[in-house]
Amino acid sequence: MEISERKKKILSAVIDAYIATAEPVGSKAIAESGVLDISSATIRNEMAELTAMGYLEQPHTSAGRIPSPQGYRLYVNELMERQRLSLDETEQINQSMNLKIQQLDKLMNDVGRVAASLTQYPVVALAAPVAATITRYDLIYVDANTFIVVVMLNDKAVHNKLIHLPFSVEQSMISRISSVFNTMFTGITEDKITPELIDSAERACGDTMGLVSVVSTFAIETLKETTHGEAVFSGASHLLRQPEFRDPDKAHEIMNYLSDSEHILGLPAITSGGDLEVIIGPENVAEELKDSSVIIARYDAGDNMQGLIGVVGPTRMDYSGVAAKLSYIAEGLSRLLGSAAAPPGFEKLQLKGDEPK
Amino acid sequence: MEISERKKKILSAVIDAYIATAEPVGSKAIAESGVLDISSATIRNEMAELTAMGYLEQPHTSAGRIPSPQGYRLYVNELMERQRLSLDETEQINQSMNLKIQQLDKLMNDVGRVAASLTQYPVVALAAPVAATITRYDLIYVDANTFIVVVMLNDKAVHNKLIHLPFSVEQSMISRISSVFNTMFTGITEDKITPELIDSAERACGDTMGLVSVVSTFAIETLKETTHGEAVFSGASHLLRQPEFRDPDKAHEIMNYLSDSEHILGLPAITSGGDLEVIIGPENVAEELKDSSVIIARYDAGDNMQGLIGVVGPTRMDYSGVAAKLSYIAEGLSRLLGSAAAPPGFEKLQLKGDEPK
DNA sequence: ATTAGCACTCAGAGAGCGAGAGTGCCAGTG
DNA sequence: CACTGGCACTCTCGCTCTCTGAGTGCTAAT
Repeated sequence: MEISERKKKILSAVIDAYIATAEPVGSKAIAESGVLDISSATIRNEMAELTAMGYLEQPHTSAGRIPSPQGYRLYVNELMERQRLSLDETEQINQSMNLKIQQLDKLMNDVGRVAASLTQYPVVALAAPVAATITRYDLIYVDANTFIVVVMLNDKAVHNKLIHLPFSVEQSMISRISSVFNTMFTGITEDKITPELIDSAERACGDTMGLVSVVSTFAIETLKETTHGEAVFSGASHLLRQPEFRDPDKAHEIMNYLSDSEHILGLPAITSGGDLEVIIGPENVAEELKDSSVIIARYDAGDNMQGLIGVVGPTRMDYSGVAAKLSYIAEGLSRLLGSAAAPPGFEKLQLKGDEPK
Repeated sequence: MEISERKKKILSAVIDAYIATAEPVGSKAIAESGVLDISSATIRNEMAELTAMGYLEQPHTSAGRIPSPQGYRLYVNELMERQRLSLDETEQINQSMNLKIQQLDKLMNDVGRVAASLTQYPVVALAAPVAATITRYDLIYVDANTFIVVVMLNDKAVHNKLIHLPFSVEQSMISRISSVFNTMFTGITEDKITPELIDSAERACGDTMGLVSVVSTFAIETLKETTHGEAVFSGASHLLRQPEFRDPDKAHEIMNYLSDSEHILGLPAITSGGDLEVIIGPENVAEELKDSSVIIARYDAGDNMQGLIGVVGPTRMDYSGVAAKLSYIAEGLSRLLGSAAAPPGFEKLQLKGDEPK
């Protein structure tokens, strides 16, 4: 059966009301809301049909209706009004982003926190796995037993590590190693750093003390970490405010699930690749999320890298509000990090006269 | 009235039982537990006196007793047996620590996670505020518009930042700035980096483009961050398994409180400085923690710096078990980071022959 | 096609009741 | 005199029962 325009309006009204109150919605409430000028009896009939069609559900005979996953799906795809953020809200987001995002390596953490406090839902954020490579090595000689390795990745993140040796090395050796790494170890992914490569690098710089091995281990670790992506989970406490998670066991289960970064890292696999995606209740593959919805926004992190930021909530979630906020945040991140934009650091350049403090 | 040896034994038994079951403890249960060879009636009398003395409380007339904060205090100070960890447990802790602790800047995060999963309670971890200074600057010239600033702090952490310029600079300028910073900006705390100092540094290197300002801003930011300390909160979900936090509102309140790093950073102020400290329920100054206990262990992070790691739970908490685990973790951290120990990086040195992968 | 009216259903709140755990006290005992 | 057994008393918890009211589905009228 084709779904009439009026049915859509009713479905929409039911969902809006249910999102707001978390209680089953009755025909009378819809009639009185004034969106449609028809009596409650007519609405009752329409609702009965919507139920038969699978868009609504009835917790029990004498209760109102609640939307089914299929109902939410229709709502998200067609009915939901693309909510516009108020000027206040965009301003607030901009501010938090500027304020919080200081260092790139803590970006995920901060983005998660900002998004959680804005949406009032728990948030997972991750940098999607990519084939990371190192574009540049610098070895800084500190003293005879100490040097710092600084590497720059293709995503422009800079990592470093202080290395202490149980023996002393000459500065010339350090710079020899540095140049060898810059020619032999740049632009390759982690799996390309083979023992053979390390061997030949050792021969190339005449290293018999395992220095090459130390540096390459750090390179491998760094690449591995970036390649796997990093996942964070923020704002767990917001979950407890949702009526559907007042059962501590339920809340515990889902929090536990989301705390495990393994699970979050698997998230990209289930997204189709769109900029904004909504996964409703049972559409989730994970058993633990069958009663929850996830809204995922994708952002461009430059150099073909993508990040994901997702909001988790009950199926009765403020889809339109969250979608709007999430899109805005993702856009902001893309602007900040994306390939088209200036690299990080640029926008925080303080020229003379701007008083730091 | 002086508290007799027998009363102490009874109190101890009550607390042990209450910690295990979370239910009020009756005289019969104590009598049957067999720790004392006296009848339940005698125990009843003793318990009545313990109640009068303020060590026990009665939820209502016909229920068993639960320990009062004062009772817990006595228990923690005198009665509690210093639990020893099994070999299995220490092994497990060692493993997780070695496995997880890769990079110093993510240390807090990882330590928190490990401790939370070991104790099965939520954990807060923080690096205590200290007067951080920078001991060394390195500026790496990448291209005409780009350079990397690498700074090493007195706690041996290394931070870096990639800086892009809207104009080009010469390599010689970069190295000039580097040497100026290494002479003028090392060994001083954040508040000593004044506009005047920056001015004179600019004159010293002939910088008219605000480069000095960019670098000093980064220095100030880094120092501020380290000086303030960093706080993390892990394992929130464990809270929900405690019967006393099955009320979602309560759980939400405390999670919220602990999520705010401001609150955690205030924690050191209330500790007296011992290695291990137990703060019981109402002894907490924060209203939100009046029903919870906190066990805090201090560890040496080298260079007069101290870190704190704390476990939060209901007043009915497994004090002895948590204390033992926490002490062990703190000791491990002290060994890893402490002034006496080799600096980080050392223990992960892989000499030739250790196959990376 | 829509609406007003009405009988019917059923979850949830509240009252009432009984069981059981635990207490306090007293009188008896070694 | 310290301890114990016994007993009456108290109070929470869980149970059932009832009642209320929101909401439905159907029917007859417009």
